[in-house]
Amino acid sequence: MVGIRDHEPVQRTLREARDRFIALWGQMASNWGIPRTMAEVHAVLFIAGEPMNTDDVMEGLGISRGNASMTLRALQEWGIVSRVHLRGDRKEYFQAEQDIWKLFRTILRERKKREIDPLLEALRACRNLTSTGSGGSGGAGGAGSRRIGPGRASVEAHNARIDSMLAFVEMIDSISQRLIASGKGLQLAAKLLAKAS
Amino acid sequence: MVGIRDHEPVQRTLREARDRFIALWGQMASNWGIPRTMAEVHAVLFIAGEPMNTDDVMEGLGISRGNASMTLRALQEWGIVSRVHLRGDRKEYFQAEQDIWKLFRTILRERKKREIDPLLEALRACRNLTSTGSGGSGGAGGAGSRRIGPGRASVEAHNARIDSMLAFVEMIDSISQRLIASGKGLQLAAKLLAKAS
DNA sequence: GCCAATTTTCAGAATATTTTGAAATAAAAC
DNA sequence: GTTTTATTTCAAAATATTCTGAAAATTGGC
Repeated sequence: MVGIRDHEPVQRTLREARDRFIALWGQMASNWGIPRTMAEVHAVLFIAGEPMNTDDVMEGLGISRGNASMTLRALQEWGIVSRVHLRGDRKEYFQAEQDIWKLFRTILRERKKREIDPLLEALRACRNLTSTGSGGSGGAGGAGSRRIGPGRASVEAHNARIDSMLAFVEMIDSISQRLIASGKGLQLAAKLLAKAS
Repeated sequence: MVGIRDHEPVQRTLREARDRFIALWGQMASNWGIPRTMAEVHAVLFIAGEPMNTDDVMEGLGISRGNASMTLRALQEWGIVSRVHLRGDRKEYFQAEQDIWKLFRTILRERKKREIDPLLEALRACRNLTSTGSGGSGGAGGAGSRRIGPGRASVEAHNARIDSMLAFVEMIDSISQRLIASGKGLQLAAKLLAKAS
């Protein structure tokens, strides 16, 4: 876009740096359960800094049109890439959020919604199967079950384990909520953690 | 182990709760880039609460001996499962860490070592390719490069993007370090975040 | 309405990951 | 040492995931 000649050493180095960044980002994402190509498309858009169309993305990464289309849609659903219309061009353009902190919060919000919330619900349901101490159903009925079976102790040990897991996930959930809400939540957290030896 | 008869309703419910927990844990792990079976084996050991041998794990999950062996080794390498020898038994037994916070810190330490640290190093190397402002190589040599090419502005915009990414990863790294070090770091963080509106 | 440009969809192909099982190795018993 | 039991290894098979490409659908211009 900006420069035509790419024998300029600066341009070649820039291209090399971009490619390295894209590869890095894709690698890291796939470590964390995000499809490599999805992260690479995001990286291309992020590092370009300006809107790109589907063909730019396709040739930038050497992927098919179908793949580019599906991946761009997924990125939009995640809320980290947005559509732009450029005047006088019929194609659609896409641009990535440039503010890393905003990006982080968006991803966190999405993962909480898709993963943490359902997990919490399921864990609570699981806990209710063997209710003791807290609320829940369990079996037949009223106060004091039929007989204290041989497994009574093991049920209580089991419940203690599930409860500690629940407490852990609830804490993660609560921290996520705060980070999602507060603009500079992470920086704040780091500062606070630093003070508290 | 504890109870022989499993027509006891309590025992059936307990089994059901265990199975649900195992499935949940496996599902969640695979969302976060950890092989499902690895998490399931960990879950079996965690929820059992007592040491189990390879055959117990195999039949508990319906996996092959080879798979159980490899997965148990991987869990040991992660440091979240340990080997025990039981008196009068020739088989090896395995047990999972029961303290969730300890478990969390162990996993965090390992992921930092395997993923964050290499990422940081690579990002810094990438940044050095296009050095401006900070240190680094770049090209030929002395002060003031040959000519200010057409891409000068785009290089600086690129550097700004990489720098913000670097700052972000450095913050994640620093927070991880603190959480790994401090016993109750997460609870602390949550409390602090709660106070700071 | 039509036409051309662009985007989406999805069955099948390509790729990557995980699992098996049996042979090889190791460890304990004697 | 031999025998028996337990564990590890790894090539091949099974499974799961991701990608392609061309047909179908959509969109914008007129």
